[in-house]
Amino acid sequence: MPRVTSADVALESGVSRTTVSYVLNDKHGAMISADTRERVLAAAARLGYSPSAAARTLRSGRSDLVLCVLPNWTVGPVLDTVLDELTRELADRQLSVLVHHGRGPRPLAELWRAVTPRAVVGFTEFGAEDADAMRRAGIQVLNTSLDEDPRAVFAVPQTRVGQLQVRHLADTGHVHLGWAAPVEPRLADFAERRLSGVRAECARRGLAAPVVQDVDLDVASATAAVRAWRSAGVTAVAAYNDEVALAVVAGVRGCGLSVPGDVAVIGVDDVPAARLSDPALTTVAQDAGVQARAIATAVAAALDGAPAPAPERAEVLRLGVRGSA
Amino acid sequence: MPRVTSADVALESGVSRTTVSYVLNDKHGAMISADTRERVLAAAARLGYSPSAAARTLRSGRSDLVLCVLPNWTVGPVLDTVLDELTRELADRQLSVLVHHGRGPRPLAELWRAVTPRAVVGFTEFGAEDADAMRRAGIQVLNTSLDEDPRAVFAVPQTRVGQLQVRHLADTGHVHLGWAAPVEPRLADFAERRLSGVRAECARRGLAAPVVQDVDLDVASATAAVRAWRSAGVTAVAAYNDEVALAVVAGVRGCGLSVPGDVAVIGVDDVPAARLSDPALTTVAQDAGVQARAIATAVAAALDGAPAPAPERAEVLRLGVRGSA
DNA sequence: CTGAAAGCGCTTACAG
DNA sequence: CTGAAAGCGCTTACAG
Repeated sequence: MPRVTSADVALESGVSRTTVSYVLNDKHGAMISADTRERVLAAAARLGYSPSAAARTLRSGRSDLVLCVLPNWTVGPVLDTVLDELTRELADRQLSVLVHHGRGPRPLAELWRAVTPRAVVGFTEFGAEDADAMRRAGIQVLNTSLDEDPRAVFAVPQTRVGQLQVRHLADTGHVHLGWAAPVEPRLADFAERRLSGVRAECARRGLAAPVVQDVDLDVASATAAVRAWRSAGVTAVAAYNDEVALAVVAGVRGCGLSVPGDVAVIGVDDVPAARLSDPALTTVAQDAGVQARAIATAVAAALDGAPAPAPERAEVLRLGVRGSA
Repeated sequence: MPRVTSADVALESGVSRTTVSYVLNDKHGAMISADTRERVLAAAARLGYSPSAAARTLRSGRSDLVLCVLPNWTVGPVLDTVLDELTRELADRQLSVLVHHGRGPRPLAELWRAVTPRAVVGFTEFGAEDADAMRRAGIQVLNTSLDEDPRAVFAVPQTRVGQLQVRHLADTGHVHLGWAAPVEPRLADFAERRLSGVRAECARRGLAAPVVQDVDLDVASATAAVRAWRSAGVTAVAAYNDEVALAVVAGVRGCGLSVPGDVAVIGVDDVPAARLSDPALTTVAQDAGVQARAIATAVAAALDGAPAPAPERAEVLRLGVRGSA
């Protein structure tokens, strides 16, 4: 079945394509007779006409799309919420958000060329050549960064996450700290930042360097790690995130010990399960709403040609003290 | 800065736009002299040329995009994995997957018109008019459904999820069952199916109808629900999903009772936290990999004009028996 | 108030 | 082996 074009609508309603375009885009509204307008609208509906965005984009040189490029690992609840919020925020500005999962085998270039977005928001680092090529094509390129980076429009200070964990643990009297690393290699970038924050804060406070153990998401792995920490004199563990923290809690139990008496545990993210574990997990929460609004504001500013307002970066993080530490 | 076009490349390398197109698309490869080819490639690189997909799509009438439309609530780990896998699977066929979160305020029509995808995969029901309009525009429309639906390319049998939960609970001797409903209204569609499966299986086995309680993701709410179940004589609870199940476990603890001795609990999804809770959660796992491959196959088949092969639908579900029931 | 015409950037028969 | 030309569907000055 052939595509219905504006020419078909023009023919059907007995006017020119110009008039069809004017009516359908509400342009020069008053200058089209009500009668003509009716006729065009009716014809369009009858024919089931829908304009080709490819043609429209080609003509006008811009689309209404914002492309979010995600890292190649599973999103997780925080980023998930950020994307939902962002979609809502940008919809107010007539912009549609599209998300690409993982950079996969296909080069990023093919993707942004294929959608010609107004802006690309990177939740993962992409190459300088990619960024340059996009800018050359008139696309706004925004970066969300893992940490304080002057070029980033928004940064969750990952080192600060680690710092906050240590602060709480130290304030509650612990001096021998452990750090629970995730096994998934794709998390390495994040893990590194958080760990370096933990290290730095330990050093600043004159504590011993944290004892790092890999912790897989099962009881056996966690139990082994806890045994190792115990024999190193560790009394409190900061975990990469809540899931890992939950594993550590299970490991402590697996050793016949208890949280926080024998080993205190602190996570990151404040996932729903954190509230529900026994004991409830003390954790560093990230405010997804604040992140989403900051990014939305930055995107809007970039599109308006205005400089991005620097958001208060620290505000995103909040320590939630519960039973585990 | 003006866009670099193929005409610029042609000028720079002293050939026609035709030749540029042939070289860049590896068309008629052998028929272009190696020398010319070099020159064009060099010029393109020097100028930083990247073809306009809008023009290309307009010309050829097709893009390489597959659009996935998600429901307007947070994705969750299973769908998340499905999307990652799908992206990988379809990349092999030169297709890029784009995801739209939530249907939001902007009409779906604007979105698919703006990207002119080859196929749209709906993980949420969309209106018949939308579907028709897309088909008219030559887009393959695929539906993932909540349950057995002959028009859907893939269905996770949600009623079967409930059935499996009841089967296990009944087999382990329980006759008075409870069902833990999620509070989030946007989950209603899913919840309804799962509950109806639970109801049906209870009826089939001659058990009393399940006692339904709303359970929010906090201890207080869950504790109240558990109290209500206890006074109704319930000894086992099937939960909407693992998160709700974890809440129920916390609620049982909140009542000073124990799992599974006083109340058995079974969830759905097999999230990582399920393995780590105390006791570990018995749950109905959904195999995201199987789902992703089935959908990828269906998309590929639709694009080839072949009828979608009906996947074995039951295979996706697997009962994982652990400590909680 | 409405129409004829140009042009966005690309690809692909069709000629050489 | 390479080029001139048409056309994908749309919008928008520019004429009437």
